[in-house]
Amino acid sequence: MKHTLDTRQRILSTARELFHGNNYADIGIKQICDAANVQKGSFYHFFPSKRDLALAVIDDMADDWAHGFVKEAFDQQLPPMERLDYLIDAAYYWQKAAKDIEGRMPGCLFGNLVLEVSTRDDILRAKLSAVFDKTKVRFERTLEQAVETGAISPLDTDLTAQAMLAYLEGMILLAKSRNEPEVIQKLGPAIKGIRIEKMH
Amino acid sequence: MKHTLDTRQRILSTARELFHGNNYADIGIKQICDAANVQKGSFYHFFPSKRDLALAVIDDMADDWAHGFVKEAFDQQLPPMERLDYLIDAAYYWQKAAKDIEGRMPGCLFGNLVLEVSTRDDILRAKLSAVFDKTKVRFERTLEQAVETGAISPLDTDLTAQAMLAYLEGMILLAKSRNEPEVIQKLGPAIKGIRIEKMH
DNA sequence: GACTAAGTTGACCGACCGGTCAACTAATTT
DNA sequence: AAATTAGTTGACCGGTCGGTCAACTTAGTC
Repeated sequence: MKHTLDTRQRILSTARELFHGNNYADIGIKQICDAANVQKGSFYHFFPSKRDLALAVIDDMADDWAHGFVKEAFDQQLPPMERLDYLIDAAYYWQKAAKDIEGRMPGCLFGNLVLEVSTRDDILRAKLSAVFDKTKVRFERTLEQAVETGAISPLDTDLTAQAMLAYLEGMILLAKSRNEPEVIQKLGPAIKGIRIEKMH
Repeated sequence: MKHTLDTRQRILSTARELFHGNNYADIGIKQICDAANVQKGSFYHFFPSKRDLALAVIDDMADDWAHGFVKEAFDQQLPPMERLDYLIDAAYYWQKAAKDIEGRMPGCLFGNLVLEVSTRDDILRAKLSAVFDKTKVRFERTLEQAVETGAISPLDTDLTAQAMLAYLEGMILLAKSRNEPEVIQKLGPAIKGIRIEKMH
């Protein structure tokens, strides 16, 4: 009663910020609770374990992501291939803004988590893999439309979409290693040139 | 005395294996010591802190890497662009072998570390950034030769080399998220098609 | 064989970790 | 107003963390 949803949501968004800006292992439940103004017992009332929190955070972020800049970036009004420019732009400005505030580039929450946890927690790994797959599908739909409208010649939309997603994550990783969001700006445009031909 | 170098090297290579197969935060000094058959005091005789160990491990790995499959992959005897195929192949078989033994893909030690530590340890971040830069230079030299021999038309070798490295890391990340080294095989060949034109 | 320096040992430290729990408060149902 | 349920509190648990330290062994030097 009182403000149940409030508390749960407060834990969720606080954890998301902390996980994104730092790394999973370093953020303790105590720290999340303090930052969210919640007592430890309350935390465990809503989330059975830290891992369950992580799963919820991933869902939360994936939702916001799909309805937020990814939606804009894959705006159906735009010519298909131009959407990719918007995506790159959105990624750059997001990282830039975060760096201006916190002093360092957080990178992609999903990418960060994947490399950190997937060797020791197969459930988290699978969840993150599913998020990537959903993102891949958005790339794929865009490519399909680009082929339909004649903007690009036919290719393997599945593999090319995977390759573009890989390139996006790789750019963010490289940019994070230098703490320079500009890397995304410089390397980004090449994403449109990635092609994998259909096998016959 | 006795076998100094032995002990230090044993710590180093044990830590490298553990860091690569798991993640940095989860591997404790006690665990490294047990696996290397070394006492904790001895550990701190050689390494002032866990971070110093990490720095040494990165150096160690970067050396082996440069003299190992990276050297082969960038074999001067091969036509420049063919070297990239070797690189992809080497990456695939390495991950495949690791998965067959351990049951899971470890990914790239440098990539793993970058995403995990670079938001909280600027020294480690800078070190890893330097390793990436060295690797980038190898790509760049290859591209320069490819242009010279006429295998590809002129382009921005610096940016294209960065883009290829990003793509490589991104593929490994995506493959790790699915625990499927085959992703590298499927997406790999597209690395040769990545191009960033020179700005005029 | 005395002296020095390098390397080794394992007990120990305070801090913090994820997680538990019994007692409590407040809103809803009947 | 009694009973039920949802949410909250904070002390507490065993275990592990990175790191310290004084005592010890070993090897090389004169």
